[in-house]
Amino acid sequence: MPTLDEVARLAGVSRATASRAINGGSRVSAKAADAVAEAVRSLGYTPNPAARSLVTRRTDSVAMVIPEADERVFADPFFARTLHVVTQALAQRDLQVVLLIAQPGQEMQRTLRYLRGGHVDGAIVVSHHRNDALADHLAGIGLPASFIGRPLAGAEKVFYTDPDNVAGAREVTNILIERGCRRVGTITGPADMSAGIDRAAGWRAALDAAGLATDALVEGDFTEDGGEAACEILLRDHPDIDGLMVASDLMAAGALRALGRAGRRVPDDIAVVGYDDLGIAERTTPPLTTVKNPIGDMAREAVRLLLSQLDGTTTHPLRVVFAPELVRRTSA
Amino acid sequence: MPTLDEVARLAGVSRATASRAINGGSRVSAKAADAVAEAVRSLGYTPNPAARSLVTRRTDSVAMVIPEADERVFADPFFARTLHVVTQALAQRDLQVVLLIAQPGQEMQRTLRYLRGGHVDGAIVVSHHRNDALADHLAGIGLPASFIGRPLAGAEKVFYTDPDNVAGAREVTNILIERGCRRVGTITGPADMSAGIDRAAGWRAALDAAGLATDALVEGDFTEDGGEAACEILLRDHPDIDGLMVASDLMAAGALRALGRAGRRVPDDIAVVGYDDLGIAERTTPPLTTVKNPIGDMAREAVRLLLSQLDGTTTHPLRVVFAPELVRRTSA
DNA sequence: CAGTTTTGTGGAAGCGCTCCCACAGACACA
DNA sequence: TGTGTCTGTGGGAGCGCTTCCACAAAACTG
Repeated sequence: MPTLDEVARLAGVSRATASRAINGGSRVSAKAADAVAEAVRSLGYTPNPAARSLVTRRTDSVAMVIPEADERVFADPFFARTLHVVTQALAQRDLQVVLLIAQPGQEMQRTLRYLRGGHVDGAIVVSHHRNDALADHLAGIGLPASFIGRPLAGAEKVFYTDPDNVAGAREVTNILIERGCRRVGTITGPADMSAGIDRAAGWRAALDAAGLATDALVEGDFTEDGGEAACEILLRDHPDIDGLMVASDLMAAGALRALGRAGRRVPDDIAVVGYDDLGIAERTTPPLTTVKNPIGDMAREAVRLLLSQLDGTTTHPLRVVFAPELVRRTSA
Repeated sequence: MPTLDEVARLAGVSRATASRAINGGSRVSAKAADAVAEAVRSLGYTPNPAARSLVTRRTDSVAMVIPEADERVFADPFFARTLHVVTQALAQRDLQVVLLIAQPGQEMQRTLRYLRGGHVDGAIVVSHHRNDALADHLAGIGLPASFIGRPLAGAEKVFYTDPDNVAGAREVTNILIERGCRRVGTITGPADMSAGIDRAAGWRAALDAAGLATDALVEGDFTEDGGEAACEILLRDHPDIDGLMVASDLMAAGALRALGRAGRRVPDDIAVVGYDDLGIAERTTPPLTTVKNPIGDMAREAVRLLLSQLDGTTTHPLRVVFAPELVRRTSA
């Protein structure tokens, strides 16, 4: 492996000049810059990242932390989209993404050790739960971090972006109410995630405002099978429901299966709305009326928030909340 | 951030002794080891990975390279399982996995630069295509690498594990022949991947041996939608087929949808077999007769092959081929 | 044209760590 | 008592890079 020294020697300049030429090139004559570039090419030189980060105290890489079981990570399009956008946005600054998938427990300990160890310059956290306490941990470590989705614990200490889940759920539930549903159930997300709690709160707010009952609630887990199972429980305990607000499209797809098996026609017997609009909602039968979860925008914004920390521009925790947008299809 | 120097000072030993105590601890007295451990604890010391790898010339991390579009990576359970097993196996040696998802083009250039740059000690490559030429590139770089699935180009230069796809496809096609199918079609994988080519070869071998025609072939892309589309073409061009060998269960699931829409009963009108058995095969209607793709074993073996390179145990490229195993369900 | 600023350059320090090597002391054996 | 082995220790070099600083030369000032 060629070193900077060899490049400098071949180019006929000092190591300092070669280094300057390679990084940005300010305060370097055109002649020297050319000579260095030529030497780099002919030697096939690549800077040693360890040596570089030893002195710069940067690693030029950022962790994307997903505290979930890998089955779920790979089954939910949410993560694919988010990872894609984050990777793209960071690539523009030549930052490499290191994906850390770790469910609570021993793996999480490894992950925290990794984050504390200085392997990365910062972290983007997504799909966090109350118990993982990642906001507290990261704030404790002092690692620049940016959360996608409001953390339930320690939110005041960290930067985050969040969709206005309460408003979104309220509005989409109102669609059900306006079309005449009088017995509206919900399948919520996990109660240890802000998206789960907030969407349930929005559903409740809409029903309260309309003077309707809010007892037909079953907790789901943001998986398709979980949605199906929750729907069965709902049908058993509340056979009279004529409207259903499901906290994610993936769960709604499962719920539609259960409704189909139970012989309920959608939307005639029961109107259904979902949440997310990440592609699945278009492909279910019938296609889902849902709320757009602007994860592309959120991911981009989360990257921006992280970069502002890395650049030292912003020091005080910022939050950015995105307004919901309804998408009407035929399920309600 | 505390340094080794501070740890050593607090423990009352030299930096050399502290370093020895932290790494393994051979040739260190129990007293010194305890003092260092206590100092590490009280200071919350973590070794600086950059400084360490500058001298050890190791990074203790390994790349998992997936040259695919991220949609496909996240839609196919194959990757989730593989990543899971690889991560677990490497964690036992305290090696961190860095996931690199890069489709051909500019992203791939970035990825190769990253691999060349010495960021990782080795690479596990999965789902490679002929055109990405990863085997040649990695052999050229001289980076220890281990492929899951035989590379189409440069296979002689690298370590790899491979299922015996030809044998597997032949045997599962024989199931169709034995149950009386006389017009057997196939939906293949991509023609630029060994799994695509070999499974088609096995299908052809079985039909040739039985003296049956081998013209009902349509190329698929290992996605569910691709399988559905391919099946429609097959039904249009060869409406008389009574048997279908699909090169992956995911594509077979798509094919079943198309068959259902065309009013063909499975297995009565047309018997169908798949490939992989990664969970999907159990959940289709009807459940698929398929071939088990031992990706857990393959991934573990690939890690072993990689570690043998990192340890310097083996220098000459090795290959490990896994025998197929039929799984009979009701689709054929 | 002397004085000032700007530009380009190289010497050298130092980032935090591992590991080679020399060495002191403990112990064993003849 | 001398010789040899083994154990534990610390000094110090050096991994490859960036960056501070001093300095010379060139380019501007009035």
